[in-house]
Amino acid sequence: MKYDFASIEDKWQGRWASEQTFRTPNPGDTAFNPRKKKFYVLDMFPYPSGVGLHVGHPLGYIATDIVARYKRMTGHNVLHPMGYDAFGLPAEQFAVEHGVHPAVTTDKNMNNMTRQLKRLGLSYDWDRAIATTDPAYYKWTQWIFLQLYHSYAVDGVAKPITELVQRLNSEKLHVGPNGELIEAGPMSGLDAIGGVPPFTRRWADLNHEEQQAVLDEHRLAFMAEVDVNWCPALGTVLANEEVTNEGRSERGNHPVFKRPLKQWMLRITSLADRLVSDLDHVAWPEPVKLMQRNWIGKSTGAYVDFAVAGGGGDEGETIRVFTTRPDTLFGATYMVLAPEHPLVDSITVGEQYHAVNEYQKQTSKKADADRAADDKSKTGVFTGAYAVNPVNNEKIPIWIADYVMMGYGTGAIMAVPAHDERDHAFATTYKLPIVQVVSGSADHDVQKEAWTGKGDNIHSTNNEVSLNGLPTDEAKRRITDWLESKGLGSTAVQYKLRDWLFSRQRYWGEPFPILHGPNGEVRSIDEKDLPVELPPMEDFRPSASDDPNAPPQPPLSRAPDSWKYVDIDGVRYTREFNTMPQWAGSCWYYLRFLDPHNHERFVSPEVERYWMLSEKTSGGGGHHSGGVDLYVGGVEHAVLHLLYARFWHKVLFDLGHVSTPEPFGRLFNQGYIQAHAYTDPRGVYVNAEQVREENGRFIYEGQEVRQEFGKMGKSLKNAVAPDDVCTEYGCDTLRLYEMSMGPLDQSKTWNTRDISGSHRFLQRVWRLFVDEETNTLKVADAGSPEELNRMLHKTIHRVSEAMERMTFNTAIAALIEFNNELVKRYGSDQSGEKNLPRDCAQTLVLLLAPLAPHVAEELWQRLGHEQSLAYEPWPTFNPALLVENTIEIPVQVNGKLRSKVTVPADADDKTVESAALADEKTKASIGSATVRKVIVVKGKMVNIVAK
RNA sequence: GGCCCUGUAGCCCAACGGCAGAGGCAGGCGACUUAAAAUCGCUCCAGUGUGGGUUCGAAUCCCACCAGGGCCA
Repeated sequence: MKYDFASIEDKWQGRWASEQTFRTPNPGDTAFNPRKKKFYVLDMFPYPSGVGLHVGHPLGYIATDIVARYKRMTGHNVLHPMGYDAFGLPAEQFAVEHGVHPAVTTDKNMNNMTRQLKRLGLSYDWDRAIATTDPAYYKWTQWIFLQLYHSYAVDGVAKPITELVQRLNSEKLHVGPNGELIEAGPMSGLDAIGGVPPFTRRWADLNHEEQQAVLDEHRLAFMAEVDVNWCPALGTVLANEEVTNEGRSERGNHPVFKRPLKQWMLRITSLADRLVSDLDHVAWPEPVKLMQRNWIGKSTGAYVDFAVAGGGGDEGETIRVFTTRPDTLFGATYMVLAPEHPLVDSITVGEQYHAVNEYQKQTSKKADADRAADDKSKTGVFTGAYAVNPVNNEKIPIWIADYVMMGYGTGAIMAVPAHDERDHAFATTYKLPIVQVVSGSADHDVQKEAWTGKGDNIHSTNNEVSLNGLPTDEAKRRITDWLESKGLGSTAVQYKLRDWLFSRQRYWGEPFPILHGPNGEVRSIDEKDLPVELPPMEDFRPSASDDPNAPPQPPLSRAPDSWKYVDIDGVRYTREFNTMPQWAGSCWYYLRFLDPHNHERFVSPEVERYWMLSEKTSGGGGHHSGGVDLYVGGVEHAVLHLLYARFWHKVLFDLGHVSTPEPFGRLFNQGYIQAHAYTDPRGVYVNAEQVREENGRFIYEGQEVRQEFGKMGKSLKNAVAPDDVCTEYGCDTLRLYEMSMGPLDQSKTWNTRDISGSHRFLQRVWRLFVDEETNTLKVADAGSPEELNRMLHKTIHRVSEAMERMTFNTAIAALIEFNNELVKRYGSDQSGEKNLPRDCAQTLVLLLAPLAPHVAEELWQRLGHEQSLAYEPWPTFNPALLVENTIEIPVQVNGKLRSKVTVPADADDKTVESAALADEKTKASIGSATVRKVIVVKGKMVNIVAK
């Protein structure tokens, strides 16, 4: 019988399913073995696309499956689940375009994808499969939202909001004029004067609405009026990533407008500092950590208050700026406000009013990205007003310019053209003075170009403080201290990270567990009333409009009244009509996998502790913050998904719901599979499958096409479906081929032609074991010769090491090599004799099992085993067999290879040295030169330095 | 413009400061075959993108440049 991969793969996929081979018991289950170590290996949550998988998608899934199978064989309890991130715009858009309800299409897509994944023989515990669209799942997404809603942050740590109420009630805190919290106690002098300072109120003196307003100001989930990307044609707000540089929607190319809308926000900025510092404790690729740090964009600097002197507004007005370079304060020659800055209207003098107004209008049409671009020329308008530089009392003009944005810092800057490139460009355009206050290199002229590096301060002195001669870091400290002592400023930390816009005007997402009262008050749904289910709706489309000023009408606003209105104690509440963004469901799915059928909690604490807590979680330093042991996915999720999930996780951690500070202990980014693509003379992509190569030219339907190269996918028409490869070669071959293409973290090229190499290897293994004529096993119950035994142990060593390092390409090479040796010794035997040594045969099968599990199971069974090999112990090697008795050692003369000598493996340096010096070829190479030094690297080589 | 990753045989890739070659593809020759496919055996092929540096010794570490890919502006 030939290697019949189709029936073998069918048979074993059937057995794994019927015997529940990969069902993973939890702590508390009868089958659970608490003596085993745990290993949680996870793939990034896929979105079930309508077009199905191409061979690029399973690359990471195959890798994690190999790790999962290897870890089972090395005695771990392995958690390896899969599920679907099924809410979101693509599903909804697909549904709209096909006129089918998204629930129907996502269901269909999930079924198809499950079928495709099962066909690859992936050892998921399918009993744990989840979908974010299942009410039993999103019940807990809503529950976590309520945790955020009922929390606030103190010093970057989330706490229940009830604790805030307690502190306010017990008068440890008071409320400031703008709703801010003011610490009571000796420091504030509150008690000393026996009362509350002006503008500061006791909690008890506030009425109910005022109290709620104060709490809402501090909740981690809150509503705020913010500028959003409003796309009337799609009837929804869009994330920045969904808007093109031209200010149009990526889908459909509709115009997008900046518009203030009341939205749900999550206060991710309040945990920003820990989101940066805890990156030190996770084993992630450095580039990903860097991208997160850049995205959060922590910068340390100072606030400085500038008094307004003359202009349209009141005297005594101050403008607060944020600067990372307070050391350059003496060089501030003008000031710039963002055009949206609230003080612009009041300070602008009459004759400038029209110009300022025009400029504000123009700015509102620009995208932030455009405004921030360095290469664009700077524009701005003078307000006619002046400010006073607090360090030297000089009057400096106040301008507005679109390169300053309201969203960052305070929306106002002090401009130091001598030491900031953008200020320099602006100053040059408008002929504003450029004053150098930090010494640059000798030949540097700040009139021509800004000096942004460090240096010693110059021209920086007033009657009370001098920075002259101080290096930059010291100058920063000195001036900030002075500002603080004068009440003119303070040290400050700013983040580029903004709070997370968390609502969407769409149907296909999680409803908020929120009610709105008749007077605008917000009320959360009781936990016992969760989930708030999506109402079934015939017309789920967003309401589109051509009018940019039309109010947003989320689809849920058209839901039946029975869903829209809720009566509680005689009051009629209206449900929140927005839904959550797609990120919500993927923020915590890795926790639900731990305990997917739990109806009482989102995850049982005992189960969570077992799977998430790593041995070294509590050990100081290093890379062990616990969490998922191996998380594999594309680098495209480096920032958003991983940042959002870390934020949710930290809040759950602070509130005591999970036991680790980080969700993902180790992250691995797999590379992409790229493929050749072809364009016709018009530049249109043609179906790559039908392109033929003739004499170095590429022909499609008779005409020559151009070969290009890119990420595999629909748009380049170069996708290859895994189903086709499975049909032709089997999934064991596909798995082997994808893993032998190269290192997992690098991008590589798909080449259908190369698949046959992997397939031939499996055929050779098969023929080594099974006589194709008689269908009998060719294995002998005899030991292997010593030389072969050494190779066997070396192979175990090589494959084991490759498994640990996830360099599966080299594991496969080692197995091919070993198999080639076995074929050479025993394969060509035509007599049908049984002579393949059993230990070699069994070990080869076990080593191959994680990579090509179906053929391995089949051969294991033919070797006489009744049980699946999934939990067989991984082969071990004898280190003594890895070293040879005698070894050949290369001899270098002055670093160049000249000869080789054979010595006993355990020879000491002296022996090796004299053997090398005695060698004829070595002598000839040295010639008449004097030997100065001999370097012996034990077991590796000899280098003779001669002159 | 800044940062990150990658450049090894015709192609995909090994080599963790110590003999440049593990494996695969393609090519060539041969065996088997009426023939072909499949299979088996043998075989050809580079001095590591370029230029410096560190070192007894560099594909490997450092610097600059070039090319390709990515992230951020």
